[in-house]
Amino acid sequence: MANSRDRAREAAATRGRGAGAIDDAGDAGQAGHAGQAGHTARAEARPPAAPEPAGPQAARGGGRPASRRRQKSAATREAILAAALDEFSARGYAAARLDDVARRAGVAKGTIYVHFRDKETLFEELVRAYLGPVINGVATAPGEDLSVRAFAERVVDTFVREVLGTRRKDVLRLVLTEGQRFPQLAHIHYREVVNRALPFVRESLKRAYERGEMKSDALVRFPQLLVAPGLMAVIWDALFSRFEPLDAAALMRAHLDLILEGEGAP
Amino acid sequence: MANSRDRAREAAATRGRGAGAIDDAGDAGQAGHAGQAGHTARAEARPPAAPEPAGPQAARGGGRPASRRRQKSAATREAILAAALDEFSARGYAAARLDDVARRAGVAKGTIYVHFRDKETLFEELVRAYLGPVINGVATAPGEDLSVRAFAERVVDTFVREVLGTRRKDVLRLVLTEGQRFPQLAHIHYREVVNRALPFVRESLKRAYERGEMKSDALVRFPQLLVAPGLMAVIWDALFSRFEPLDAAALMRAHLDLILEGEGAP
DNA sequence: TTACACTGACTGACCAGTCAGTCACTTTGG
DNA sequence: CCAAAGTGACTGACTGGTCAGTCAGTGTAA
Repeated sequence: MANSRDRAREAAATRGRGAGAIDDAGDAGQAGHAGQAGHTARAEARPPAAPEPAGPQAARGGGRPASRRRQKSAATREAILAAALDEFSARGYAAARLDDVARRAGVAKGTIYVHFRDKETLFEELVRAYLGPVINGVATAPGEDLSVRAFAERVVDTFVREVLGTRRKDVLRLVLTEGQRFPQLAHIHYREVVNRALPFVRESLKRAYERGEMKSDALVRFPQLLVAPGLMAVIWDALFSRFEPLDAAALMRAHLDLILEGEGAP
Repeated sequence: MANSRDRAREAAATRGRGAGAIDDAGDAGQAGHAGQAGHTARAEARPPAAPEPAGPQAARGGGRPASRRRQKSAATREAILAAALDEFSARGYAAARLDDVARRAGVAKGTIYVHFRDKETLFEELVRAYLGPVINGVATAPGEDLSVRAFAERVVDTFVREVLGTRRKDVLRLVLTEGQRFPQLAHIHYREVVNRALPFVRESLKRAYERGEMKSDALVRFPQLLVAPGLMAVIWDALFSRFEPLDAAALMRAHLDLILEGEGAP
């Protein structure tokens, strides 16, 4: 948002908040490649890594019949989200044009508004769709009372595999770079990701600290320190990889090395 | 840049590159509060922390006479840069309006174009003006063969004091969040900041490592790890300080604590 | 007088969002 | 089983507000 065209609508848009977003009518299942070519281009079936944007409340209201029409509609929604990720990542939110998103998704511009209230909602739904699944994974992780080393390795490995190794890193980067201008988005991300992951990490490390496994309580006070290099890597990649590529996985291993020097063995 | 209005000009703009930017005609001395109120508002004399945007090649061509007119012109340039920092920080590059920058600086919009070729150049000059000085400080730092602890503390303290403690943190944040869309800017920042600071840190730490002061060579291979939490703090502040303020200085101290556990004493 | 910083109304491109219309599919009821 | 009626996803030309950049004109220091 933030050009005044958007500002103008903001008051109106605010009314629609509070309860979940208006337009996740679709249950947005497994993408499924259901749609055959319509009468336009249609989404070039992006080959690598299906988005798996399983909506937060899938199958709401008791699961509608999933007719061919509904399947195709869900596929269209997926295509738009994937295209939006491409465009937003490449140009940034403000400079991305919905005309381009539509073209890339193989639909007409109006179709975007069938599935999403406006540009900002599209952005929010994009973040939810891609980052939602991981979140549920994080808080559910068992990992009761592993050694510091084992625990830290697990957290870092998960981060490397599930975020840095997928398109989610692009979504994360969008959150980091655009979040300031979308208080709504920053709030969601804080509530759903940060405020679930950090306390979890903090508690686990606290127990380890009390078991005497660590000399410093730094990680207990600032669990952020565990992933900080990961966030830096996401940004480095966008800014400097042309000049000096950064092996994020190696970076994270070195980081673990550094902060676990001598602490509890695997 | 990056909406097609800008893209359209891009080809033309490219011609102007290569040699230093066209419009740093001013030597942009010490800001000096020279300008008294003109016939409009005039820059509300922002009180805290004068920008000190001493241009890279100050006094080019042998120092022009610094008449009253030139002083006022330089002050106007400063005011525009300061206003641009405010607006870009608050709204992001794309959504910031030059009308607002002009109003905040107390000048007419046209005046901006007297001092800067276009919006993008204004942004680049802004970064140069604020981040340039530190850079020269970094590479000149003596610090030959301190202990790891002393050295790391010095680097981190400098970062906390000179960046996190000033408006430069806002400029740094702009680089981190907008850099991807400004290859030019990312390149400058890599060349002038990253590629000067990192090798310096790396070399110093390498010597310390060879002296046997550190168990792990992680910091030698990835000197980025030293400041990664600082970058995270800059972003955290913009996104989450409302929900959970982060004491960046304490974070950095904890970080040092963590990575220097037991290594060479001060 | 000259030169130059500065002014601000104006232009043209641009793009989010709209809406009347189309058409493929689904449902109904014969 | 098959039309006819109904539904809603989809289309794309169009509108209106926005804003970067321009330029003829003004005032003042040199």
